[in-house]
Amino acid sequence: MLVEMHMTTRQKNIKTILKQLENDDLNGISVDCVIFGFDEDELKVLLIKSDLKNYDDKWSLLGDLIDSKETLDQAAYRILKERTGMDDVYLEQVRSFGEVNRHPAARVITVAYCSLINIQHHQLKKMDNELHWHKVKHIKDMAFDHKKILDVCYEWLQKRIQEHPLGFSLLPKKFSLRELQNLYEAILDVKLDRRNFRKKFFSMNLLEDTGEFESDVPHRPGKLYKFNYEKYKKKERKKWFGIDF
Amino acid sequence: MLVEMHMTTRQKNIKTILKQLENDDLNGISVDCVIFGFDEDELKVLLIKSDLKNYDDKWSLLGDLIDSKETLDQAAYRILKERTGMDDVYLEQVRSFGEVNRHPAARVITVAYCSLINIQHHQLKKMDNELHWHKVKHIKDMAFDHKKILDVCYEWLQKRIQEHPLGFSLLPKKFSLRELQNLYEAILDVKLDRRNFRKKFFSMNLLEDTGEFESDVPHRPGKLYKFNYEKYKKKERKKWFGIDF
DNA sequence: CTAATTTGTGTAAAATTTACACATTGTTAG
DNA sequence: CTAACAATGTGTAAATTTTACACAAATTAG
Repeated sequence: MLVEMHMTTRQKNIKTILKQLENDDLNGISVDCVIFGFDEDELKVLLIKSDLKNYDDKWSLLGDLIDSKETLDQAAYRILKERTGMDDVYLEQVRSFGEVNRHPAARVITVAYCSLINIQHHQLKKMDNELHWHKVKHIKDMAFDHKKILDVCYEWLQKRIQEHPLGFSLLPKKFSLRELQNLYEAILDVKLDRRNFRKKFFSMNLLEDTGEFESDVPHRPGKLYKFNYEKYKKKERKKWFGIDF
Repeated sequence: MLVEMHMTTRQKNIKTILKQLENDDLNGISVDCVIFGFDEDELKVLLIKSDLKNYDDKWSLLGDLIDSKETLDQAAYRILKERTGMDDVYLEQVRSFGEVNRHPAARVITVAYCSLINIQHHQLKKMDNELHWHKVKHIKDMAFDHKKILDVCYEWLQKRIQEHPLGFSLLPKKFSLRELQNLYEAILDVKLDRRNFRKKFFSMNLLEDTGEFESDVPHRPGKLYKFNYEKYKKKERKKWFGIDF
């Protein structure tokens, strides 16, 4: 337990470490980011080509070992910024994965983060032509245990998007209700009634009419809205949701 | 990123480690268990007296550094079994905490687990008279960042208990509906209507009438029920819950 | 036997969710 | 210019779920 650890001297720590080094089973800690985007009415995830031999032709999440001087959140942020160039992104920890042999090179425990970015606003770094957006639905397997991590994060997203206003991070600032509905339908893999969907969102009173309209659509253009985060923050959330399982 | 790590040789790993050792900022990984119990109609948590000087008189969660050969879940289980003597307990990872200075002795990242046990069925190990059950409501501060961890786990529990059948792990196998309602009221800190509460649970069709009754109550005894996990597992869960935030 | 306490039960009103169709706006093709 | 096309925008009735609420029955304590 932690308490025991305090009682130990730094000596003992070093001894332990050296022993672990001999056994080549030192624990490392990494952060892996599941970066979701939404494009062509499909949920996509940003992956990098794994260059580890055993995992030839497989794709990985974007990750890195964490630095001793940064928090988990900071590590996730750093990875995201290094790769996408974006700061000011939605980012949240999902859970940690610690199977003993999940990583072939060493014992590495990883903390998975979920990030949502707007693919349009986003410029992949030119040098990183190993980076690609993949349709989540089509991904079969990945390097390491990354498919498992992706699955967990995707399920997390499906649940989370129904209870918190995350979805907007995947869309342009101004969006039509059709785009919003497509987003929900794609992520949740359901068909929704258009009228009821609108009614629901309007009744929340969190969408702001921009007065603008879609352009370049081959049909009647829809109104563009933006999400009012201020109102959302001020809104008093009801404490009691109700038992249901 | 992980990928870079594969490219590095074991040499480089060792070098990095040794450098970290010099700087005394090696990352350690621990698991901390928030062990909840329910007694006297109150939610309680099992804590241990911290014996680190700086944290005199403060209480800690039960935790330990993880071993190189065990998964996170296994580590949590080990801690729980060592301390409470119970296996076969509800246990779930909540999230990880990685503030740089959260631990005074070293950089330690911890993975928090939430556990629910039935206080009656549970025998604290005799030697551990440093262990005590505390009313969650009354806890003001704790050692390290453990109050923060507790808060996160408590909120997690409040949400989780409404959507999954966890609560039963805190109760005896056979319980009255009054006990169940008290549990929900205590954890969620709300008052619930008795009739509607019953209606709700009966309509789920997951409570089994044992035919037995409470005893030793100074009033009309209530029926005892047990929760049918088999039925729950078989039950098809509705996919769509509905947008609400 | 009486008072006190808690269990067990149903119904009506309110709120929410669901199902569903047609006129409007703008584009494209001829 | 017009007709065909495609998507937007809107309301209402039915079904379901949630809420509010009161009294008789069982048991213990005195």
